[in-house]
Amino acid sequence: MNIGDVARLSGIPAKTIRYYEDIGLVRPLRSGNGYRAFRESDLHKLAFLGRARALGFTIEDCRALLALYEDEARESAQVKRIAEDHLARIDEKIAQLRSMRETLAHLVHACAGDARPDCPILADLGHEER
Amino acid sequence: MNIGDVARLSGIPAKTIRYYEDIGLVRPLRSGNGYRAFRESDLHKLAFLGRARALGFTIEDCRALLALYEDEARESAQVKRIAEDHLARIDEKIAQLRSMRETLAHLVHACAGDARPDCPILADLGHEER
DNA sequence: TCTTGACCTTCCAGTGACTGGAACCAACAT
DNA sequence: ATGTTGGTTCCAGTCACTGGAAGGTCAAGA
Repeated sequence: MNIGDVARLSGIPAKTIRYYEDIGLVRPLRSGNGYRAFRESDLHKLAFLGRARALGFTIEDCRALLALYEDEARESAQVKRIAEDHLARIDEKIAQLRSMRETLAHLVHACAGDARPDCPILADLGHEER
Repeated sequence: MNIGDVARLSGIPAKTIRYYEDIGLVRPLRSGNGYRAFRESDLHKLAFLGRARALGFTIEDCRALLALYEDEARESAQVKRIAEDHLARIDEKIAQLRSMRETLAHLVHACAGDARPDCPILADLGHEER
């Protein structure tokens, strides 16, 4: 399979697949013409990567997960720890965004949004006592 | 005021303040010795930027907000639109993170996290029908 | 046979918003 | 005189791609 085929099948852009090869996440063979020659196993790996990335795992997490995936002697505890850490990071981010969202929503609600210059959003950012 | 003073007062790292000057967000004067000389107004701007960044506005949003802040003839509608767009982006991100969180939480919950190799997290990523 | 177009290759640069570090100059206390 | 702390510039790295240039390969049609 050429890169275009795996790109279509895995949903990962060809450019990204080349990048994944660059950083050693996949190691496709090469045909005589210099084209990358992907095996089924490469496609499978890329699909794995696509799903892991969709869950927000970092590339380094993906590398670790892929290694565990291929390690018969893994302990599920290793996998779980990676996932739990990631879950914690996600929760942190959500909390942060929610706090931003709340403040921002209040400000937006308080702003008339008309042709006059008075604006509680700017007043807050400028920290003038309203 | 030297950069260290404004850094302390605004809570923004000196490195970041230099970066903000680089991209034209602040324009401090210069003393004879080559040191940046910050006025009260520069400090005020930096504090504004710090709060806007804390709300997650992009640097370009900050630039626009700062310009509006200093524009007597602004219309609050201009400010509100920027804030509303940003709010929408935040909501999108939260939704995305929540969806990740949900999937991930299920997988983590299903994983024994012991010494055995069987792992529903990897099974899901590998897309084997469990 | 020639050409067109789709596909592939490598390499370089840019994204956003900083951050780290090297190498050096200035100010001040001891 | 020396040491510490602060300032300066400039270059490179982060993360995970993404865009684009310049060129090689292949199959189909005129």
